Amino acid sequence: MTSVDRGVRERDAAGDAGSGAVRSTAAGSSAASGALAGVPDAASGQSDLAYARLRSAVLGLELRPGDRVSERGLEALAGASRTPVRAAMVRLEAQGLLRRDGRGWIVAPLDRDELDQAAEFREAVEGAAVRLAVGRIDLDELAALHALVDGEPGEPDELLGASRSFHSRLAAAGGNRFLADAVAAALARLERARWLEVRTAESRERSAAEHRAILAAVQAGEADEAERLVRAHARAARERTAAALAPDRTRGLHVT
Amino acid sequence: MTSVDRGVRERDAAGDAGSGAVRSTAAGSSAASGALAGVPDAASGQSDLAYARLRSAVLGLELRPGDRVSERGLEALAGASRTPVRAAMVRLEAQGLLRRDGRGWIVAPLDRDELDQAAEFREAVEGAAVRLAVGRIDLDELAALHALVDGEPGEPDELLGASRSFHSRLAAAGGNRFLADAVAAALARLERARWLEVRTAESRERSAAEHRAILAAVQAGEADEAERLVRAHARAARERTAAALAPDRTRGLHVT
DNA sequence: GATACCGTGGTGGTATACCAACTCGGGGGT
DNA sequence: ACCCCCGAGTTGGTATACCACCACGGTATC
Repeated sequence: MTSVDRGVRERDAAGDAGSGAVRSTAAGSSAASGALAGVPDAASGQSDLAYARLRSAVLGLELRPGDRVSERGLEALAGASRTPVRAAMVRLEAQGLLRRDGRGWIVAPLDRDELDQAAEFREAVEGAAVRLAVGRIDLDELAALHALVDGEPGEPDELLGASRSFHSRLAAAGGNRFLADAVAAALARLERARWLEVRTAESRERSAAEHRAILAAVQAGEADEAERLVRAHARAARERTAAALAPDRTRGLHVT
Repeated sequence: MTSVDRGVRERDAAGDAGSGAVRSTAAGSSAASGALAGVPDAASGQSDLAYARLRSAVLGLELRPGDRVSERGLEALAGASRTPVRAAMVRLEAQGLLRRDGRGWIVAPLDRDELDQAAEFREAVEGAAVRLAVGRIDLDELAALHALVDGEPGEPDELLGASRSFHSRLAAAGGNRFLADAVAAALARLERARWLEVRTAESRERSAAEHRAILAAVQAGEADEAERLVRAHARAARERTAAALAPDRTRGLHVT
């Protein structure tokens, strides 16, 4: 089961020594976090730092689905000691990115059935959110979304980020933060599987075209059409991703 | 503000003494906790016990919305020391029942706008979940739901529990655990406000009638009708609750 | 050679010690 | 009379010590 011990990265200030030490507390995410937009955030204390690093490691497949992880083994990766690491793990567990396995922890496995359910969930909540966004969205936000969909780049990871931003911001424009959070949570659940997707220029263009169509419908104030397009997009994205989860294309990743 | 210090209950084994000591691990709660009966209990470790007790205290308005709470002050109420209390608080924060206030903690305030959004969210996810339940639900579950709606009792707290069970189980019958969890989460968010609702026999009967109508539509396989009824029920429930949040009826509770 | 046993190392669970930052109130200054 | 300042107490944040439990591996026994 490839027990992950990852002594890889070392603690930032290894010496650090006794408890008190310097420890800057910091003002909080500050500039950096705002700039990163969709990304988890930089965060302030050791606890948020650990959370951000671990979340990033899980979503980026650096910690592979199904891997066993231990609190002490993650101290190095998280750059913090057990207490904040543990707090971060509890938060990640609530998001479904980590899971308890008996008394221990594992990185949440990729499970086809669960991914299907997450996609179904996404369809429902994003459809509802976008329906609300129609008529509520303001011109500034419309312009920002246009910039996102028109300028979608070619790099796979940039595409992932841009796509995530588009969907998150569009959902947030609905004005209901529960729906917006649910959309973000669903996207996070689906994100790891998308890394496996072979992103051909064709599928990239298809996705971008769907984004543009959705935005056009929102701008035109056509609620029914916008919701229909969003739901169709969610289903299409799931199908594209599902193909990448075919047994021979999982790149050595364990998929249930 | 009414800073909650609650020295009220004392830790189970006050003396306890040094670290090692006896401390039976396992059973945790042991005799003493079991004796407390009514208390949430049930859980295994100190951490789950603390979580259950604190969650119950928040949902039951024992800890009032807006109250400032401290980790050390909650040790007594939770029956555990800071570490498990803290873990429980992190979980409750993820559920929106606790909130950070500067460096400290407060019980999530009741906010009309937020309750409206939660109700809107509930409408979307429960509608979707029930739509899925139509055709998927099996006879045993149908029978169980019938037992719940037909026998709904008069006691306000029992009614609350029965209603919660009905909606949760119906949503779960849809087979999508994300939707089911979302419904449960939304209900939890709305639950505290329902305590303020003056539950007249009339509104009680109206709610029960709506439940029966929903179940009938589900049983009849009418997906559109079932979803429509569920959404209408969610809106109606929100309106009934909202009336109870009128400034003169909040029973001294702080509502934003 | 197979099997039962026991020690050892590692796991999460918990309690606690210590720290920096904050709050708030009293005392001394103007 | 007012205001400022400073100190005691409290808060969350963090690191760490210790526990019981468990999985694993070597060894001794049959």
